[in-house]
Amino acid sequence: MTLRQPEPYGRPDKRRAITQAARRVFGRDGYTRASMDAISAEAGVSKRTVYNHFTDKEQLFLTVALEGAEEVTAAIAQIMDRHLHKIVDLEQDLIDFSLDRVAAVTSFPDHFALVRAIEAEAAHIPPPILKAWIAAGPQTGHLRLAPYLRRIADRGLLEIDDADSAAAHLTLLTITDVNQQTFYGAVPLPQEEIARLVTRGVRAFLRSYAPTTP
Amino acid sequence: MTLRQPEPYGRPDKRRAITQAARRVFGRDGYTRASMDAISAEAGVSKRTVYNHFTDKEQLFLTVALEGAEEVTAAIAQIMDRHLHKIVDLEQDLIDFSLDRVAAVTSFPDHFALVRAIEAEAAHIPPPILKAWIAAGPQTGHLRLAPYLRRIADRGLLEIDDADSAAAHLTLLTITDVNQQTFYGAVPLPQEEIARLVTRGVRAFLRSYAPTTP
DNA sequence: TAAGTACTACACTGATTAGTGTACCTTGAA
DNA sequence: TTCAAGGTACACTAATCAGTGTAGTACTTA
Repeated sequence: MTLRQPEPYGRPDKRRAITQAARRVFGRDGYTRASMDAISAEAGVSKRTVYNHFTDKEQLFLTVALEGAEEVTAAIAQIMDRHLHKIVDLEQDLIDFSLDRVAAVTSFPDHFALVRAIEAEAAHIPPPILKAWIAAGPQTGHLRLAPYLRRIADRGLLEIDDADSAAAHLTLLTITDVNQQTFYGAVPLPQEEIARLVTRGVRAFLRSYAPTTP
Repeated sequence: MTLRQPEPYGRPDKRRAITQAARRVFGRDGYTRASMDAISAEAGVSKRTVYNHFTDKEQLFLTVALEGAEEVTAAIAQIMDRHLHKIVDLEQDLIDFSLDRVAAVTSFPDHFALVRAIEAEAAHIPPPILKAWIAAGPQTGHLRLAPYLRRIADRGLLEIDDADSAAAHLTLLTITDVNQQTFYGAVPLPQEEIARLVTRGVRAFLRSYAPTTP
């Protein structure tokens, strides 16, 4: 099994229609429940065309997962830049950043439904593929956040020993908390409750990483 | 669909064999992949007997999930009592507590594999049932931890405003961090790495909730 | 016009699976 | 001994689904 179909094949619009549909259906139904018939129907494409573009159900799933991860990573990178480039009020900026980051989950519902599916399938996914997925998605999140925190710390607004840990902790205290409670958006949570969780998470983070002003 | 089979039916040893086997098979294969034939075979029981005890695949799954959650909750309660009743060295005690709590995940591999399955199915599980699951499992974890932290704070070893938040944060910074990286134990992580994650999580928690000693 | 590429419609295979029906066996209590 | 509850073995239905094969169509390029 290869990670990606290397040579381009077929009409790009068809390929796109297939991956879009696959994302929706995989997300809605999960890997096993999702049927190739449903995907081809949703894509408005013959089932044969699906199999001409992708050798396998498995390969289609992984392609969609990795491409989606890249899209989301790009979106999150933008959010980081928007909120963490110029810091005005650190607490408020971190809260706004985290709220936007949480909102990204709901604005890519298909992808994050798919993330749930991957986590469920973790034990059935070959380790190298799983590694590729982690590298493309979750990990890059931390890796990109860390330098921002480092820079903020260099300006004396935070006291950070290990920027990677700090990035992980900020993520855990905000996004992960919300994601756990909403099952990645599957269970709705009122916006004010989300804001409450994020705010208390950011405050805890700041208490932990604020510079000791003597 | 009812939450539990109310009236007892059949020989308890058979019922037990079925739920044990179901836990293993659901955990190993996930809900959809797991077949009732496989479960009955694993239980050493006729398939008909399975259907005499449980009306449905779905009902069997939910029964197993809820019963497992209760077992794990009981085990975690013991761990809390062991480590958080008498505090000697707060940091060390919290680290030991968290490591034991992480170890509980690996010592109930079938159940936590099943937890992954539930999280994947979250969108397909009727909300009241999902609520029952959350109440039986994850939530009780926080609810039970909070009073311990409250008591420690009352002794002046922590400065806690909202004990529930503090419990959530401690959990996030330790167990959740490890669980995310290991996919609930599906991907192995060396013990020393686990210890590193937990230690840095506890330290961050303490920096955040340590009393300000003027 | 000829050839090649991509897509479609559709039938089909082979395998798996949830759930049922039934006839028969085992065991313990009355 | 009799009876009834619970278990077993096994055959069976109806449905679903991954993946293939094929004959034909549309569009592009030489």
